[in-house]
Amino acid sequence: MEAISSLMLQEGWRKGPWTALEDRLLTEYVQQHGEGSWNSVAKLTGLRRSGKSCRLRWVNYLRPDLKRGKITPDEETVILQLHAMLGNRWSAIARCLPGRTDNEIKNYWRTHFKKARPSRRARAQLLHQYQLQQQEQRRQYLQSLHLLQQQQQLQLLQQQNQQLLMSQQQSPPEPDHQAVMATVSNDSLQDCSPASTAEHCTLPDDDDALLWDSLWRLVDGDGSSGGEY
DNA sequence: AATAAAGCCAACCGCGGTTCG
DNA sequence: TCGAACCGCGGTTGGCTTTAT
Repeated sequence: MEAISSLMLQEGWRKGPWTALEDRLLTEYVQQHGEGSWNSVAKLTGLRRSGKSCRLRWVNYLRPDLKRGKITPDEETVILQLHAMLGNRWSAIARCLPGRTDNEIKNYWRTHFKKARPSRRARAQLLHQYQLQQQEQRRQYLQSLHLLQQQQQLQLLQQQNQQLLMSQQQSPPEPDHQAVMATVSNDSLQDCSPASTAEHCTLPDDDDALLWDSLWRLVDGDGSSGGEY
């Protein structure tokens, strides 16, 4: 029974901008009962708003200790410093700025300091640029790996040839020079060609967040990206 | 003057932590 | 101990206002 009436209430919740009457009802409720028990606001005042909505309205708009007006340069400095230390912990930042809400600070940060998301076209260009750079880095890495392997195999061959010569001086020669050469198979090198490996190294399309995070670091060139998107 | 783009902010949503019966 | 209710937080959205073309 309780569940049913609760469900009916939920279906009747009002959403969207608050009216002056709703503000007044909520303010009166808080004056009488104090903050908290937000879910009982609807029951006691007849306000058709969820507890969550009531709390948000009170905290962000109706609270008497709220400071109205623009963020001052001093406050901006505090926001910047605290954000550098705390990251996106808006409520923690807001506690250090009396009269300002987490929502207000969050909005201020996003409009003033957050990197603007580039257009679709610009993003595509950046992505292409990023992929080309990744490909080139892999190519250079594999090339150096290839050279290293060749040097090692050359050394091995030289050692084996020396051993062979020494043993030939001591005993009759055996026809396994070719067998030694065969141990140096090109197969072991084939997979290292840049063209073939580039395919295996392509980035997963769905790992967008990670990709963009890397991309911003690349574009910024400082690695200090917040990676917020 | 019209309209598209950007700025701004209030409000909503989803999730995780805490409290309580 | 467990599950439901409550609360708070950060991220996102929608719509109004302002600015640029």
